[in-house]
Amino acid sequence: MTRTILHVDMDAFFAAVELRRQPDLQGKPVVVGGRGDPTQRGVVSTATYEARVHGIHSGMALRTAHRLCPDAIFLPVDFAAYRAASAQVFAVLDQVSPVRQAVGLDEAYLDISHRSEEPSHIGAQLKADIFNATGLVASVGIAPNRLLAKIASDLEKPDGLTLLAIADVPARIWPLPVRTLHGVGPRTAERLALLGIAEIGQLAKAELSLLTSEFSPSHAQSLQQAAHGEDDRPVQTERARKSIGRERTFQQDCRSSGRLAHEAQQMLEEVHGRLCHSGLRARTVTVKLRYRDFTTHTRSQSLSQASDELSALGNSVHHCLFAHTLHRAVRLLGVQLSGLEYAPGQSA
DNA sequence: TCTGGGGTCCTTCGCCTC
DNA sequence: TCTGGAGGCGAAGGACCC
Repeated sequence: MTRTILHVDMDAFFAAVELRRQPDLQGKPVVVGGRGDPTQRGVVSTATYEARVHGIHSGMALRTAHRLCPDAIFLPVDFAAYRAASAQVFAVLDQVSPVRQAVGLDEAYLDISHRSEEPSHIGAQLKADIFNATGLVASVGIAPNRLLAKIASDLEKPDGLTLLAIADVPARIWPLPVRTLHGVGPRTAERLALLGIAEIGQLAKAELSLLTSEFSPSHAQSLQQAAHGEDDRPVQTERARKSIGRERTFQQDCRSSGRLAHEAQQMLEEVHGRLCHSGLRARTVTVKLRYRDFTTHTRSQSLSQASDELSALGNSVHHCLFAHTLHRAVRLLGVQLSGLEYAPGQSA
């Protein structure tokens, strides 16, 4: 049976929320990221379109963004404000369909197969409702599956409303770079380029044997299915949390094992608080270190059974931390709990 | 010189057991 | 008793996403 999936993607969401409360910044290059200080370590979370014309994009170091556009206004990330705005948006989405899957704070998939109205009408009405309720602008993509809906919402950003059918794939999707496909990142794109594949159409038409010379058979097949616009993943309304963690990049690299141990314990206590608040226990503890040269190493230890006892988890954190090489300069420390299960008497 | 923090999922490898 | 393969599982790393 044919499905109709709608993907909503808020335009420059963090920056848009900032502009909503500081309207005088409208039309100016605004960069949201880190502590809002381009002399400190941190990356761009979102930039307004006025900043993007200078080449600024998310993931870029704040210092680099500052160099590209010294006049840009840098603001710190304020998750509490974005969560509140996100709740307003999702309240509107819930009026459209109960089958909704959130992706972060600013994106969601809706299965609207059950709705009888024209999908384009539903999309246009949703955009208007979001704007009326929040003052924020969304782009919407509508397609027979999540993969194409996601691509569609991106095609005419900002303020887009795009419908895609499977029949449109050769004309509208195949000329696009492979990076457009959800799941194809820089590394995979680089490996495809080695095979002479830069566009989605080339990927779609490639011999499977060529792809399996570089990728595992399952990966090769999934890449080619994506290139043909095929995707049968359902819109998942509920997903169990798999891990809880906290990590921090030091402003100055740390060489003190004593300080690392202290920071790790503090991180564990914070993560432990969230674990208990969720009524969960964890079986596996992982400690992550990133060194000055950006190489990242993890050490993990599993308990015989899941626990929510701070002392037991703390012993594992200590064990994992000192299994690392601590004499090198450390730029990032992280503590993660996984193998989560509900404590007795608790449930989803 | 620079490269966050929250995650998920997949692959590879070594160890253990049958 | 030895050997080798299959499969499960934990550990580690990597790719990717927002």
